[in-house]
Amino acid sequence: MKRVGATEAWTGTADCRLCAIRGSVLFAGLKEDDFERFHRPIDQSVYGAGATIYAMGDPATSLFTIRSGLVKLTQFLPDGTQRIVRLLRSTDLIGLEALIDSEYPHTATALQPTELCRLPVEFVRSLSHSNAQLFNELMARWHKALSNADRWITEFSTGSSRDRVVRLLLWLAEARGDERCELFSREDLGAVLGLTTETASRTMAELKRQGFISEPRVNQFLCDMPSLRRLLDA
Amino acid sequence: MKRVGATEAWTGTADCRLCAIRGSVLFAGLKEDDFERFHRPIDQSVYGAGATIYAMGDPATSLFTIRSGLVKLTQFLPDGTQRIVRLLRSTDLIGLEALIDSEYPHTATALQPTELCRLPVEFVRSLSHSNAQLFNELMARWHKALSNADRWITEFSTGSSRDRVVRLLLWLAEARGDERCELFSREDLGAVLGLTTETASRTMAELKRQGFISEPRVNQFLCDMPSLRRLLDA
DNA sequence: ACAGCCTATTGCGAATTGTCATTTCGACCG
DNA sequence: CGGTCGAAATGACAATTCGCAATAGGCTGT
Repeated sequence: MKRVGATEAWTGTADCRLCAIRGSVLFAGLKEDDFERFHRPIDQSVYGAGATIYAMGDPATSLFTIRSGLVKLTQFLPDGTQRIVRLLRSTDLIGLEALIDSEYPHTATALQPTELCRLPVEFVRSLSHSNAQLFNELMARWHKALSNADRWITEFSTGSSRDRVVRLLLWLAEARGDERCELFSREDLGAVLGLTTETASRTMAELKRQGFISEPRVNQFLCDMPSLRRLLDA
Repeated sequence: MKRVGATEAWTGTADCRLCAIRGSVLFAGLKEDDFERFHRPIDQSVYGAGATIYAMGDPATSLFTIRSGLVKLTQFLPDGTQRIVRLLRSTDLIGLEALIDSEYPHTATALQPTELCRLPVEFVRSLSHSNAQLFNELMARWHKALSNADRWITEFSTGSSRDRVVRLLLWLAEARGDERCELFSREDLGAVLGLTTETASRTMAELKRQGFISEPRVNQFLCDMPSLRRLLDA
């Protein structure tokens, strides 16, 4: 396991009123007045690829908004096998579970250099009681997480290895809005799809040979979206 | 597909104040006063085994509390494959998504004769804005649904067919609190675990032969819990 | 009791995936 | 530039799962 850049660094306190992605984050619905009530500042930090944001079992004290980057949430079974249950990106929220659980149920790891804003759980909890907008936004976040999880089950855990890989490629590319997708290691690919590293590797290599995807830069793939979609019907 | 008893019948209006499972349902936190504000009565109905409660794509108008029985939520892929993404029981809530989506994202089907209370979505929505208890309860429900979904991914969609079947048996028995579990068809078993009907059947038959489970009554299994747990370590 | 129907079980060959070892490739470092 | 390291790709073989077909078993209605 490569640990290059497995670091965390505090990069200052955020001014939410000036946030570049404010329209898309949890606090989107808050008004200027609400921000006045922030007594404690919101910490911002950067995590290098491979850095652990929190580990399963850690006391759940914060939620995090992803400003940029890519984060995986991993869950472990008693026998040691692990499975990536979510991939999260800019404007997504991680650690929602902290609102209910006292410990994080997953391990959160940065897959790319990632900027986060740290939101203390008590802060979000109290604010949600007094602010209907935030309440609705939270509900929407739960809903999104749940429908993603459902998708994980039906799309990434069902069918042949090729189908799973193709569905993931399409999902990644669609989420970006173009034909490209930043990919991660074959090991993580396997952990997302419930396949071994070797099967993940073979499947990717096969798709490359057949011309469905190309790799202009390392770990950046170009997808022939229409052809890939057609693969799923057959 | 057997459709015996695929029926729905209205069985009256509920008086939540006298509800036998009131301590465990969504409205657990409501006070006597709150119930006074119910203008419209809450409908109760019974669904026979195999009956559809709602279908994917239907306008999402209601949430349902399960008073008794067993319900599956199924999701479909464009190519026709389907996967059961949740199993729900007494005191569980189905159709939470109606609070956000305008259409149900799953098909809900009764696996056993099932009694439901129907809660109009507008009713829950407005009540949740004025009642902090209900709000918290809703949040807890989202959380529970999500952690169940995560479990579905790591436990029921990962590993060998035998491991998956064993994990499901243990889960069903633990949820009941004893060593028994009411099971359903092999087809549904496969759809929960992402396996074919045949593989599900073979695995169950094998576990029976090896003495890990017995079937005193049709579709009711007795599990040798300690031995089953040991199987998962090996 | 018998026919009809549906589900569960089982056999068997094919296809897929896992497992382990080896080779290739690319990045980084001295 | 050669050497080193880790990840990706690949080969070879084993194990698992699938897919299809046949059989067995249970329940229903006549």
